[in-house]
Amino acid sequence: MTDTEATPPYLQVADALRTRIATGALEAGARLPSLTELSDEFGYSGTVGQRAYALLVDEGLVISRPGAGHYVRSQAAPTVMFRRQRVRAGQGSPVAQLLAEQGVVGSWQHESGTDRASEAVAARLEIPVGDGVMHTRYTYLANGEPVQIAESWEPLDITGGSLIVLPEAGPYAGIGVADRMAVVGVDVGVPVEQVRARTATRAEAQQLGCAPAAPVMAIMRTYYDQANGRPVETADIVLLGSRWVSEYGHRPQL
Amino acid sequence: MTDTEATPPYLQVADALRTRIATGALEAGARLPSLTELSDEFGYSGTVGQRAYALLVDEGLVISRPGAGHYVRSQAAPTVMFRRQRVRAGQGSPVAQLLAEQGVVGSWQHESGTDRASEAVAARLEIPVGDGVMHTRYTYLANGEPVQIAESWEPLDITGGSLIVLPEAGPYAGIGVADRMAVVGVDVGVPVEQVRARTATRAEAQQLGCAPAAPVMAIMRTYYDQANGRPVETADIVLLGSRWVSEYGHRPQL
DNA sequence: TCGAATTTGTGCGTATGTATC
DNA sequence: GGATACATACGCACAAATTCG
Repeated sequence: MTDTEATPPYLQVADALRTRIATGALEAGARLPSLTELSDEFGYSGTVGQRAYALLVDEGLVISRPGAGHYVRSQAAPTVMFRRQRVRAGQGSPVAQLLAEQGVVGSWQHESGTDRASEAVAARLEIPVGDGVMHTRYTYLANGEPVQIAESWEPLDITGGSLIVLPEAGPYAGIGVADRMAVVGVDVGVPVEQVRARTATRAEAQQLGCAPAAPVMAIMRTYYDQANGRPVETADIVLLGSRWVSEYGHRPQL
Repeated sequence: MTDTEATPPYLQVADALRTRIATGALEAGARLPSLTELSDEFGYSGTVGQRAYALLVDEGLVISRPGAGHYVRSQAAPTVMFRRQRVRAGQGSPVAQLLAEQGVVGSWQHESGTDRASEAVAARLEIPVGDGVMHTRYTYLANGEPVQIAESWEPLDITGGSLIVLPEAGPYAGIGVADRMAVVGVDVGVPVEQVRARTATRAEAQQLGCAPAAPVMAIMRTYYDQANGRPVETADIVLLGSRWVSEYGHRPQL
């Protein structure tokens, strides 16, 4: 018996620091106690505080600067909101609209190119493996900081003969999938989205500038042609969990 | 100058192990190198490998068994799927229906009680602070393992005079919000959900039996009365990120 | 059944490189 | 440029758990 399950000191220290941050006793950017201060306060050696900080750094709550100290990471909370209602036509991409509404300077980078459908993409677009697709990578920035990365695929035989073949070039640049498809007479309606929460991969963490194990929201989105039910675009979207909230559905309109 | 931003050794080691897992070189359940083996292979002390493993454990990729070693966690990820279409009436709670479809033995625990609306709950239900609410906590289990926890609030003045006042007692136990509201003549339609990804709190991790920093999907759900637009139920739902995918929308029906 | 070897978990002291003043 | 404070990494030691002969 006697399985008291004593929590180790380094977890107690980490908890104490975590609550100080959560309660606001330590604001964003504030300097946390140094390791020697921690060891004085809690009575343990420096290693205990060291491990506690390692945990908080991995969780993304704290930033450590060698030689300087540990600092509360600016959470920059969920200021931005990701809605999924139908956007107004002719106002730019949905993300850009959204960012503008929030008073944020939004911009994005992209690169497009034709590619052959991999097994996964072919299954999602319901086309044969190896068929031509238009592949585009996006990186969205808010006030210069990357907040969202996306990768999209469209079957070439839908847009291939049109000016919109390149999603982000020509007269139809940056207007979003729904509007672009409307140009070729395709009504895409509301997409199907599968949402899951996971930790960022190392590559994503580097692109998004977040902690190596920061939680992200991974959305698999597919647009369908309302007329014949065919998939016309599918995308993998990765959002920084700390900065985005995705809203689905809307209140009944009276 | 010289801001080379060298990645710390423990991240390099963690990265190497991560790719070994991702590429399938190490299958699920396989044993990972011991700390002494790691220190031999990479040339760093055991502390480096220790911290690398700590990261992978927090990410949920690895399980550590003291005295035995580190093992690749069986991902078994997308076994369960969380859809959000309208469920069939009279078939039990949506979650129970879903689990049954997947061939999983589902069960749930709950406890209800009246409470006074906190500031946050009052705002979400659009009632005065301190008004009476029915507060229920749920824990859903799949094959005995907890996979989802939820907390819901309903204004008492909607269901107060009815048999359904206790969500999980009496003749209307376990039938889900939509059906229960239908009993008192309220059509709730499709709820509004706000999804975000974050790490589990310590309490949640204990309830869900997951790693202390495991990614979870936190959903804020609110049902509205279709007739007058009033909120009739709001809930905080926490899903284990590794086991649930939430789907929104549906393909066009031809 | 028991004991030895291995392995992880945890904490200590210390050397080293870096940042700050 | 020098002194101080700081984080990082390392080697080591002990405890607890597991495995295996």
